[in-house]
Amino acid sequence: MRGTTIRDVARRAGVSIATVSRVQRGSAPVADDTRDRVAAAIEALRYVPNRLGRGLAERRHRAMGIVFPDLSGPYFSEVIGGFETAATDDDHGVMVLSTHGREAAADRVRDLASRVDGLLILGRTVPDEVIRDLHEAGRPIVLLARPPVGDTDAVRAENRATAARLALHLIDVHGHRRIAFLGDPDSSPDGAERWDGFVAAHRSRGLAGPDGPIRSLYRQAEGYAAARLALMAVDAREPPTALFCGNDEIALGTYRAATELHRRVGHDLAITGWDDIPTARYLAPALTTVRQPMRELGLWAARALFARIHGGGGPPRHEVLPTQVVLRASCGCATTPMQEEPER
Amino acid sequence: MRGTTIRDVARRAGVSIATVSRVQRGSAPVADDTRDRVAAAIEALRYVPNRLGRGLAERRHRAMGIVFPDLSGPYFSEVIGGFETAATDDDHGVMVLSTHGREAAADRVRDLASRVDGLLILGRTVPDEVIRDLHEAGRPIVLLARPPVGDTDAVRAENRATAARLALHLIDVHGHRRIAFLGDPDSSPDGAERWDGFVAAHRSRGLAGPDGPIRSLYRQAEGYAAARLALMAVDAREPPTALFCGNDEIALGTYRAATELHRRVGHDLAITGWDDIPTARYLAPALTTVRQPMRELGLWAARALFARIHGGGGPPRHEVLPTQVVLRASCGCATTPMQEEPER
DNA sequence: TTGTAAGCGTTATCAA
DNA sequence: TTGATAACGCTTACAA
Repeated sequence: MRGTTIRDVARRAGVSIATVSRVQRGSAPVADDTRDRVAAAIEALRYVPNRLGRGLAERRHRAMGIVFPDLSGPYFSEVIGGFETAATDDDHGVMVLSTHGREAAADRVRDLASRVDGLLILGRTVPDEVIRDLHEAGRPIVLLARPPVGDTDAVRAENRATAARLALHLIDVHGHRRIAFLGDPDSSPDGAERWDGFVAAHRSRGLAGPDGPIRSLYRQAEGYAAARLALMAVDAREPPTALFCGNDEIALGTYRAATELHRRVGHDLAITGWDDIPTARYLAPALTTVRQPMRELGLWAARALFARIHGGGGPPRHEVLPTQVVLRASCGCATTPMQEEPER
Repeated sequence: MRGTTIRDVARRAGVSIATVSRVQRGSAPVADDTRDRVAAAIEALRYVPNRLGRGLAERRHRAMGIVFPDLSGPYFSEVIGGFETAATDDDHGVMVLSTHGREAAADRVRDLASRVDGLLILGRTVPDEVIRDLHEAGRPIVLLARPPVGDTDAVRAENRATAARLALHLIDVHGHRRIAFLGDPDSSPDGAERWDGFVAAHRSRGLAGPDGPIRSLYRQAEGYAAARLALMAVDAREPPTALFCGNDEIALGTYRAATELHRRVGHDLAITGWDDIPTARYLAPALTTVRQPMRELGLWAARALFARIHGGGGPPRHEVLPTQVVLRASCGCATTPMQEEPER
C-alpha cells in the first residue's frame, strides 16, 4: 500500500529497475517503446520515487536549512521567503528551525545540519563554536546579518553609512539637536552598526555625543516602553525632539507612546525606523525609515549555498547589500501621496 | 572526509556495526565496557548518523511539511511557529513550502509529500484533487482554515458566530446602520464565514441586508484602496459609518484612507479588524478586532499529524478553536490603557 | 539499448 | 551480550 517502489514499476513494465530509473530521470537513452511502457507503468501505479533511497544513492538531501531566532515580525518572514523561493526554484526543500532562545538550540542546529546539504544561519542564533565545527566538517554554511566565523560566507545589509545619513537628515534638514536612539547595540551586529553610524553623524557635526542608547528589544512593546521613558524626561534634561529607532517595530511602539503623551509625530516629535516593513507607509503619519533588501538577502544566501554545494570550494564570499533611506512624514518631511509610493 | 559512517566507528571500537547502532540509540543492552569503547569512538570521530540511511531503514523521515500561500503577514508566521514548536519538540524536522499562487504548486506539494511523514495544508493552497490523492495514498494530512476533503482531519478557528457578535456590537452598542464589509468571501472559507456572520447579524435585527462586500485582498494596500472606494461614496448613497474588515491588515490600510479623507477613527468612523496581530493594539486608536488562537492552530495540527503517524487510523478529527472579540477604541469604545492589555 | 549488481548508511532479525 | 547479514529504495558503473 504505502510505497510502490521502483521494483513494482519494473515488474509491471517488464524491464529492469535500472531502466525505470533511466526513464524516470532521463539520465540515459532509452528506446522509445520501452520508455512508453515504463511511463505507462509509472502513471498507472502513481509511482513517486522514495527520497530517502534516492538521497542515499546520490549522497545528498536536495534540501537546505535555515536557522532564525523567531518567526515573528516581517523581517524574518521576508528573508525566509526569499530563501525559500530560490531554494524551491532549484528543486530543493527547505527545512526551518526557530531557536527562539531555547537552550537546546545547539543540538537542534546540529540535527538540522544532518538533514540538509547547506545551512543559512541568521543573526545571533547559534554559538560561534557550533558554526565553526560545522564549517570545519565541510558543511556549506552562509551567515546572514552576522559577522563571518573564520572563513565562512556571509551576507548582510549596509548599516553604518545609512544610519549616519539618516541621522544627518534629522540634524541638518530638520535641525534636531536632542535625538534619542532606541534599540540595543549589544544584541546584534546590525544594531551595533546602526548605533555607530548614529554616533558618527553627531561627531561629524561637532555635536555633543548623543546620550547612550535607550535599551529596547526590537519589538513594539519594548519600543513603547522605551519611548515613554525617553519622552517623560524624568531627570532635569529636556526630552528629545526626535527618536531614532533601531527598527520599525520599535518605531511602531513609539507612535502609541507619542500619542499618549500628546506629542504630534512629524510636528513636535520626529520618529524614524528601520526595515521599511509593509506597515510603515500606512501609518499616520507615514514612517521615515530605511529600506533593507530583505528578500534579496535570502536570495543571495540561497545562491551562495548552491555555489558551495555544487561548485565546492573557493575563497569566502562576503556580500554587503545596499540600503536606502526612505523619507516620509514622520521625520517632518512633506507627506508623500500614497500614489507615489512604489509598489512592493 | 565528509561522512564518518557507522563502519568507521565500529572498526575503531573493535565491534560490529550492530553494536554501534545499539549504543547509539540505546535500543538493546550492551556491556558497560563495550559501551564505553563505542562511546569513545563516537566522540573521537564526531560521528553523527546519516539521516538518509537511518530514515531508509526506519521507513520514516522524522519530518513534517507545511504548505502555505505566502509567508507575509503575522497570521501565517504564528501558525507556522506553533507548528514548528510542536514538531521540533517531538524531534521532527519541518519543511516549508510557499505556493504564492505559483502554477507548479501541485507538483511541488507532491514533491514535499515525498519528503515528510505528514503534511499540514493551509487554506486554499492546494487543489482538492491533490489532497484527495495524497490522502488516499495513506499520507497523513491535516487541513487548516479549510473544509475537510473527504475524511481528512481539519482544524480551524470559529468565524461565523464571532463575526455576528462583532457586527451586533457595532449595531446595538454604537448604533451603526451603514456598515461596509471589506474583504473577499470567495477567496477563503474564513472570509466566507465572516461574511455570513456579518449578514446574519443584520438579519437578526431586521435591518436591510448590508451592501455586498467591497472586494479586497487581505493586505494593507488593498484595504486602503477598498476603504477609499467605500468612503468616497461615488454614488448617491451616504458613505458607511463603520468598516468591518476581513482582517487586521485590511484594517491597517483603512486607517490611512480614513486619515486622508478626514474621518476620525473611533469618532465618526468605526473600524474593526480580525486576527489581533501584534500591531493592532499599538495603533492610534487601538484596533477593535477578533483574536484567533493562531499558534494553537499550528500546535493542534502538529499533534493531529503525530497521532496519525504513530497511532494510525481512526475516524477523522475536526476541531474548531474558539475566537474572541477584543474591544478597543477604533469601534468607538473607551480607550483601554496600554497597561491593561494582557501580555502576549 | 538494456540488465546485473555493487554500493549508499542505517536498523533489525537471527544465531551464536 | 555480540556479530552476520538481510532489508530499506534508489543510482550508476560495468557488461552484455
